[in-house]
Amino acid sequence: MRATRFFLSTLKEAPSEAELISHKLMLRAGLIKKLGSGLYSWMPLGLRVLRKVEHIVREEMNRGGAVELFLPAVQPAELWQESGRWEKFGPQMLKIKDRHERDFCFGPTHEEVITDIARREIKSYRQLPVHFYQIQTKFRDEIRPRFGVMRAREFIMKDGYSFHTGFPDLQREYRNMYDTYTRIFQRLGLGFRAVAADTGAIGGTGSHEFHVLADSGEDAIAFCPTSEYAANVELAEALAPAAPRAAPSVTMLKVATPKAHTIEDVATFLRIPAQKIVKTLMVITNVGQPYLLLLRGDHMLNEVKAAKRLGEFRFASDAEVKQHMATHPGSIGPVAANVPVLADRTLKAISDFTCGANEDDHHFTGVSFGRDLPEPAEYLDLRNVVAGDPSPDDKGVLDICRGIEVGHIFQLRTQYSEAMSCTFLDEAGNTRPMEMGCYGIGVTRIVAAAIEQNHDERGIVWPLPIAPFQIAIAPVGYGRNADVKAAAERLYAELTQAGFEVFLDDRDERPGVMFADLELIGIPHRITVGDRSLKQGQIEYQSRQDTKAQPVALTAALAFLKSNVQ
RNA sequence: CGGGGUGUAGCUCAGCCUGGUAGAGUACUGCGUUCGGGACGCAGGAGUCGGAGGUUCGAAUCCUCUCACCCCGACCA
Repeated sequence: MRATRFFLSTLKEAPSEAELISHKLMLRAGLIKKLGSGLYSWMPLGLRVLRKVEHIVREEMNRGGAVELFLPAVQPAELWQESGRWEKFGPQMLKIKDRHERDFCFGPTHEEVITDIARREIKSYRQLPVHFYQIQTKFRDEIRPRFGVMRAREFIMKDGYSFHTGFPDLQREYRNMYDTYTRIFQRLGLGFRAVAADTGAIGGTGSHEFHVLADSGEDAIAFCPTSEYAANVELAEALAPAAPRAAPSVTMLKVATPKAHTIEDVATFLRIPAQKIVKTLMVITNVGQPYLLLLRGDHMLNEVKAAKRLGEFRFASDAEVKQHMATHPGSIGPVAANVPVLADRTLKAISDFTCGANEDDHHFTGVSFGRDLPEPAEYLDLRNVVAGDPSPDDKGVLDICRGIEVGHIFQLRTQYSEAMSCTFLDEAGNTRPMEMGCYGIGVTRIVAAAIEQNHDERGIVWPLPIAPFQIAIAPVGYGRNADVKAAAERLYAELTQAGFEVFLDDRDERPGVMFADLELIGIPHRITVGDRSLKQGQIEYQSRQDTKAQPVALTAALAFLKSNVQ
């Protein structure tokens, strides 16, 4: 491709809306243009990357035995009403009406449509198993789209759905997809980790997420450096404390803590560590039942874990806290509370703690369960694990890193097939619901994640498998030096002929401009053709990761690139 | 949903407080000089100052409404 025939739209300065480095670089390199909140146009350069990602995903899915199809983006409401998700999916689903006032949605996912196909098309165990997948545009009306295509409303996803006669075969396919995904992310050239995951709103049992590791990732991953254990923090179990509780050693006292309303305030004011404070959160379930949740001061509530016990819940408003506890949220505590109390099980091992006194600007110190207040109704795992916690597999100590979720595989079991009567006849002639698996990859998100993981101060550093071009040729003096032009053209023809994807910068720009652009857009290999080295029969080669160029004989250039570009 | 902020040229922003007829850098066009890390000079094109209404002789600037976008929060005990 020639620069003069292509379309580059690089920017020196990033638009002010971009915060995340990958978002800035995607805008500066001209990969994408924003159309509206969470809506992006893919420019020619970005599209080349996107297509490469799609290609790798497609090849490996096919290799794994899945078959591609293509489903409508717009889906009738009836299917979603049948599965019960028309209401349940909530405001994330973009609902639309046609001219006859009939309800549709722009598909946020495709379980309903694929299950409908399966139940119409598959009648016999002889047709199973089958795994359908597609690469499709989805729309999810995010509360707050951000980070460019990382969390956009419209995005491209590879979604696959498998159908089986029984659970063992679903498990086989699940492992097959685990391996397929591993191959996909390896081929994409990304640093990633597969982690055990919560199944979230889509439902089902077994589930793994695939994360591209990056400090800016939105998800926290708990992993054990000395074992295989890795899980999303949402799921990672905080083990019950091993040590028994020490006997109370001090008596309970009410102390004034003026204006100290956070754990940090109280810890600073009373000069005690946050571990000696118990924080009290008030939540309301969706049936209106209030609960107090107790956590050690330095721990964070894990809402996924809490929801397993409470069902859907929300935090109480200040007014509700006042109504039940007679004080504001910053001073509530479990002593003499008339609301049911659930405690994180870390508190089983704590005595002599500090907590809110249910009186404005006061806390109790020296509090112990069993003496100053009853034991909580239940001790549960309610908190996020933190670095240093024992690994749930008991083979070491957890550490925390951050990741960008780019893939997710689920065992859906029969949740959808039962709701939508997706059945088949087994060998004995019995009607049985199909076992289902579901497998997703965020194709557009992968592009952003790849940049997040591979960039430097000059721009993007594409992994070769997804680079928009493999080799850039930068002729210095293209328009005024016939030898340079001829050599660059010859090289361009030769390398293209050899099967490389070559970008010839024939814009006749000054070298600084060319180098800056080529580095910003991240082409992995660069050849500079200039008068100086050409006189000695040489060109210069520099990889995107090198700090300086090396001379290569013009006659040896093709062979050199053949052995270096891989 | 709550809080904060921003809308002025393709991009980055100044001007607004204190009302007086639209600016800079960059990008773009032309000419010339330059030519191995985002060149320089001269000339030029480009903005309904997000939109509507109001106050005023006069509004980018003040007031009201509205739209869009961005950031933070939704873990506060």
